[in-house]
Amino acid sequence: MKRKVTLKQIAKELDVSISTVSKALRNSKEISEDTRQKVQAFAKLYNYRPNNIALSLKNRKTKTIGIIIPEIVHHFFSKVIRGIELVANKRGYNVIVGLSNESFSKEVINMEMLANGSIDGFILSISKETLQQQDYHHFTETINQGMPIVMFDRVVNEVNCDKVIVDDLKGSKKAVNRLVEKGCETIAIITTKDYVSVGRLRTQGYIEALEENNIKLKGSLILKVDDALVSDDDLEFLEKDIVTLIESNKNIDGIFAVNELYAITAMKVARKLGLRIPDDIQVIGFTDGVLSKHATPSLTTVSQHAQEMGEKSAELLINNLEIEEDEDHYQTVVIETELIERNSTK
Amino acid sequence: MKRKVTLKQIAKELDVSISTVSKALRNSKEISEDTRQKVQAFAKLYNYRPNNIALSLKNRKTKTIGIIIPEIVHHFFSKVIRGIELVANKRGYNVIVGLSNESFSKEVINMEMLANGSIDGFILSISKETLQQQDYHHFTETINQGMPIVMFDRVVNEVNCDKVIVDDLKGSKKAVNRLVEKGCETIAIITTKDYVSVGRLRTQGYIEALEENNIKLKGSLILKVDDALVSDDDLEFLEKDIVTLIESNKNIDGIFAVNELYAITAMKVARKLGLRIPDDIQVIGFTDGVLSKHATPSLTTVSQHAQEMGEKSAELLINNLEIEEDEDHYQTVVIETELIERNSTK
DNA sequence: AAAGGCAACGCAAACGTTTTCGTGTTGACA
DNA sequence: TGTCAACACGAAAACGTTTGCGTTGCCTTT
Repeated sequence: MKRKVTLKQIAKELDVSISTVSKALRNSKEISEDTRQKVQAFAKLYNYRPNNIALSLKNRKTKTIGIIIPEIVHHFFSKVIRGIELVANKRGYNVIVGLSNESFSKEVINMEMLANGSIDGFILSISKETLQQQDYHHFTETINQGMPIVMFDRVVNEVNCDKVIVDDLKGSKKAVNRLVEKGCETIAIITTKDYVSVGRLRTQGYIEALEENNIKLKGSLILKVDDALVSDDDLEFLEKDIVTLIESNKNIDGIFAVNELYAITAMKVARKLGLRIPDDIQVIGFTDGVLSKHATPSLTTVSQHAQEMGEKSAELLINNLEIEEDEDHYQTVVIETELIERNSTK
Repeated sequence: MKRKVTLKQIAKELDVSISTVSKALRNSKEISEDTRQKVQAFAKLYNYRPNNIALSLKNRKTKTIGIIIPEIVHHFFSKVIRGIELVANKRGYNVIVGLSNESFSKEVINMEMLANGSIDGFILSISKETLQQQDYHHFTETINQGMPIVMFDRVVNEVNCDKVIVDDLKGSKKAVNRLVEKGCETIAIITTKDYVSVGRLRTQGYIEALEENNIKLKGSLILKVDDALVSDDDLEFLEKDIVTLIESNKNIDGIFAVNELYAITAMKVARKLGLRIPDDIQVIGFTDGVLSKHATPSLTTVSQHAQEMGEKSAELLINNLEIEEDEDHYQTVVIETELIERNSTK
């Protein structure tokens, strides 16, 4: 087992000083052609690579980005990570990920773990618990210490930083409008409680779209799911709620769901109730997932371009890191949504 | 903006030496009660946190695990990451992820980027291209330099290290046996080319299960998909192949697919050809994904316990890192599969 | 009063780099 | 022969820690 070789060892072996070795390897013209060649040959032979940690300490930057997300087993988030990793790697950065698991304390702990020198900046999406508690001190403190943050998707006005969001309002208006175009007259929405900003915005888009189409809003058509009760493994409550929704509004002919799982579940429930899709009820979801693509019928959906969000977030952060003259002039980038039509609409 | 405070600054402020500060903070009994309190109070006030990079350099360990996987937008891999992150965090480690994107060179580059001091050890799953080229020098060299590796799922005999695998052979035998029990007599398999070890093993399990049930093996029932041609977005080739498979073997009444996507696609194609599931054809897949759970009909599947694989991998690696006396005695942990019955079988 | 002991603290090395600033040697030139 | 520049290299500081050991000053002991 040959351990990693250091400058010191090379220096000792070649009987020169450490600084000579360092300079020789970096092609400094202070060093004679002779010794340079000798050092480089030796370094190559022993496969010398500078120690990243030492470099980080010296340069006071790690070339590493910290990602904090609520959940990784999730298509949207993993696609965002892919996007981040793509441009990060291209620009010489690594990514280190922490999962908050939708918990406030885990979010705080994870950030503290990374904020002490391990990374140069954060890209994150806020956990639900944090959104509920509205406690954002860990974000502001981090920023105050000079560590930049880029928030994506789940953002919050109280924190002043770069943000990358989806145009949730416009996206859901697009979806509802399409349902109207396709002939729907009684359109329900399955959404989340309002503290999740994206849920609130999508609901608002639904409402505005109805108004613009002169369709009267009806409270019983709005199903706000308590997602504390709904996990990937336990859809019972969700299904019951949807059954109630459909049965108490027999004339529903369109459903807009703020995420993939709700949409798929709605289709499943509808079918169980003897309704055909898209003939009796048309359904549109909101998200990027695989479920939509491979469901039967495949689901018409509002794509969020998750990977692009990741890419953009990484670009924002790295630009911020590498260009000094920013003077906390933060921007919010809006990623346009795209309506992908499949077979759950006519 | 108040930058992070260092020992040196505290020392200067309190007019003591750096070492006194350090010792005071670590409750050394060399330091008087008085100064200790003073220092600790000051440190608390300024929210002092030791710099991780400096600690890493000093201790020659980073408390960070490097993960290299072929793809992150994939339920299996993201679940493994979740498992890794869970135990890593519990034991005070961070995880840094690199994506090989199934490419040999990206795998090598990513590993080199991390191997120079950034991490203490690797947990990885080999890219397809690497498996094809059978070039494993980057693994062996890394291990030779004293950096431990744990491989999971896609492993290789040529490299001597800890491994965590699924019992692919047994798992697929379970699946095929179940199909036989449920009355299937003509069972097809949809699998991958043999260089993917898990594909090969699952195919072998299929073959052995048929033998044990005295069912004659028929070459035309084995569909080896060239997954270079199949992406999540382009299932055309796959569908055509499956159409051919079913049409040239009209009596097929059971299909075993080595992954979720193949299984779902098989169901879709079968339905298009007018076959009912599970009445005419029963289908079992292999994997952990969401597709199986939410498909219609939901898919009976061999669960790999991906998260458990991640947890086990992390435990192996960290144990290896923290217990010195290992003496390259590597182990291979086999995670048992579990057959989850849903509605694609009778 | 001298010796010893202990409490409380500082020095310096070490981890592996990069880089600034010497310093010694050579050769050229007046 | 003396001066000076160019050349080639080394010493040391710095990044932020931890820690073994040396160094004070004071108190106890005989």
